[in-house]
Amino acid sequence: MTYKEQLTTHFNNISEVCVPGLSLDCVIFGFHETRLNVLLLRWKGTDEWCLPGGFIVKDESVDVAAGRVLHERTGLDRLFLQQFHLFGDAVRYDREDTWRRQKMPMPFGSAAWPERTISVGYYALVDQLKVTPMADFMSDECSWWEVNELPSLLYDHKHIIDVALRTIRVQLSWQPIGLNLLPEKFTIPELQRLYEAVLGRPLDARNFHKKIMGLNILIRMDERRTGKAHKSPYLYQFDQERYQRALINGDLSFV
Amino acid sequence: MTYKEQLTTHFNNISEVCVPGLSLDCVIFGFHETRLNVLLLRWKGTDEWCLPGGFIVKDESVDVAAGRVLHERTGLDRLFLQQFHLFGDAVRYDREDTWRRQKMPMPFGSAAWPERTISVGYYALVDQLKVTPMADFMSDECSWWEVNELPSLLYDHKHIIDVALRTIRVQLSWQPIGLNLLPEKFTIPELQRLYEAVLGRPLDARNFHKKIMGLNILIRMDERRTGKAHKSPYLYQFDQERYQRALINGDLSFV
DNA sequence: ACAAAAGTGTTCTTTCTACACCCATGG
DNA sequence: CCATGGGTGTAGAAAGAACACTTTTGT
Repeated sequence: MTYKEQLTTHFNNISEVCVPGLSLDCVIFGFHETRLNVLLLRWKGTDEWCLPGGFIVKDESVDVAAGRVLHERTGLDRLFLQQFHLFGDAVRYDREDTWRRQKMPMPFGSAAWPERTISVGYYALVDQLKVTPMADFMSDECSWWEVNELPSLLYDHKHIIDVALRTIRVQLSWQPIGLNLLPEKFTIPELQRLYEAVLGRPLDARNFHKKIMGLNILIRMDERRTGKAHKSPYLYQFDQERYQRALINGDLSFV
Repeated sequence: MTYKEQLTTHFNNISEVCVPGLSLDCVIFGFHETRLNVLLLRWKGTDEWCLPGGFIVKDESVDVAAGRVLHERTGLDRLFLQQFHLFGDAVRYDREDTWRRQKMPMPFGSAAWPERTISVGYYALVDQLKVTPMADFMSDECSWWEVNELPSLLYDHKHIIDVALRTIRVQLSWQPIGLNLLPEKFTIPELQRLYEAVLGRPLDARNFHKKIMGLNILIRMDERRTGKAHKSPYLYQFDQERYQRALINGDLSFV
């Protein structure tokens, strides 16, 4: 079976078993060193990138579909995953241009499939080191890109990433969602670098320390992170139980 | 043409010209005296109520479709209208039960129309006095209901209203969206009552005055509101221009 | 021993909260 | 003239912002 036949079979199948005209796109944020990254796929045989996405099976919850897409690309389960916007403009992007850049575009031929596609955006926050990015059969490569240095993107995916970024910046001020982007054990300076990456501005170390500890959801371990030059920082863990309690009480604001 | 035939024709038409399987529901908030209200329709021949909703024409932007629905029910244009959530659970409500209560449910017969419907929620904030609620041919009545005293609702519309309410409560803390719920000229106590209705708790008059005036987006008129007993309060107007500027700068938080 | 990051407190400023009295109006 | 809601300021508490030096570690 040639690649083109494979693609056609795949989309015929989607047309049949999925909700027509509705797709979902996942903006998967990862964090490494001081950089906030997004997971992207390179469209087969091109230098064009796009967000991991998928379709919703006819009797499947949209949230479940998003979890499925995420699992397929990252191998991770039970991720922090949140719907953030429906992209429903009549003309979301220049279709001719996108098809040209894709070389082999998605072959939706079915009459049941509408001309235009509406898309739900989800964002996920993951610990980048736990992820082995996996390309699908429509892409040659799956990798992390710094949010400030994105490659050429297909569709309206640049716009979708912008909206997702704006969303997590606001969210970060209300709840410490950033904790999902770090490994189980982390240091305060690592957490601070994460906040700085998401918010896009430097923070004062002393004030940061006070505020984040004031939330009462971090526990200091006896261990320290060694191996690097300089003073070794303490490791902390996230207190899931207290976090849940604080979420309900609503006292997790961080500005 | 009997009502049943009319209904069938209508839904045949929708199946043909609209995006299949996707609907939209509008939570239209109005404010009057001290009460925050929602506009509801009474399903023809029943005592069951539901949100005004509609479908998206195949080449229509979802935002435009929401504006259209809103215009049809309220006669208003250029409303404050915002998408807030996609309701995409595989089972959103007990269908058998809803059909029974509806007596004559929406007759989607077409093969192109999926079994389950996904719905986008929009909320609108309107000046209740500018609105003449209009029922459509599927409903006997269109009227305002206090958010704390809702009647029996069809589908998952109670849940949709709850999510909308939670959303505007959060939004209100970040931008003075409440101004859309009042007439052009209003008094500070009226505005305070609106905030109290949305937030669901009393506010201190002096602190409220300070904070709201601190935003620098209200202009005091020379007129006062007379006609009622007691001291006549000043009228204020909303400074659109400064509001736009403040929105961009992000200094409109109100907690 | 040196360079570089970690850790830690205090002061000042701003914002938030609580609280009470006189005034104007229509009835 | 009375009842009722409108209008206004201040003091104390809490939270936010600015700021510098010592400690630790690997090289």
